[in-house]
Amino acid sequence: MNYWLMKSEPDAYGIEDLKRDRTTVWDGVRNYQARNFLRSMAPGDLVFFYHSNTTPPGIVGLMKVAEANIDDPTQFDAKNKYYDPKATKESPRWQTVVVAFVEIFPQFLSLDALRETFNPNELSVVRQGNRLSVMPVPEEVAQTILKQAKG
DNA sequence: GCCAACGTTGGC
DNA sequence: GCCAACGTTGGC
Repeated sequence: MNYWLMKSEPDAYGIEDLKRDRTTVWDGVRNYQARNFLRSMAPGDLVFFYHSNTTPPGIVGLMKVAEANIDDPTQFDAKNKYYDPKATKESPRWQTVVVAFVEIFPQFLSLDALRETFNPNELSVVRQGNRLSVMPVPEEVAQTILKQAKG
């Protein structure tokens, strides 16, 4: 079982939306490094939900991989903003996961707080200028986050 | 709203 | 294959 962190802007899709929906397809990732991390996820993996582009940004909750390695349906939809004309059903380019809501943490962990605890090598979301939206979280780091987030 | 970081595109 | 131009992310 592995730990991950994924970003979303709460204005687009936040943890409250996932709580309401219970599960969602994590669609729209169009970065190869992020996609490769998505491809290596397995059912049962735990994913920290990070709110980006908000004040303040930080980790708000936890989700779990329910289904791994599915084709992102938005790549086939010509009306979708994530449509990829180079992708076909026979040779899709973008895979993702279905995630399930687990919890909203009692303690919000702001980016500032994360920076106080971790260096960029431990948790790359604290690296300045980091734009990757999907990243692995080492086991020890994940345990520390869970401890702090649960108060 | 600004701008640093950085991935992608396209001319050569 | 290089790299300038461009577009996007995301913190501030």
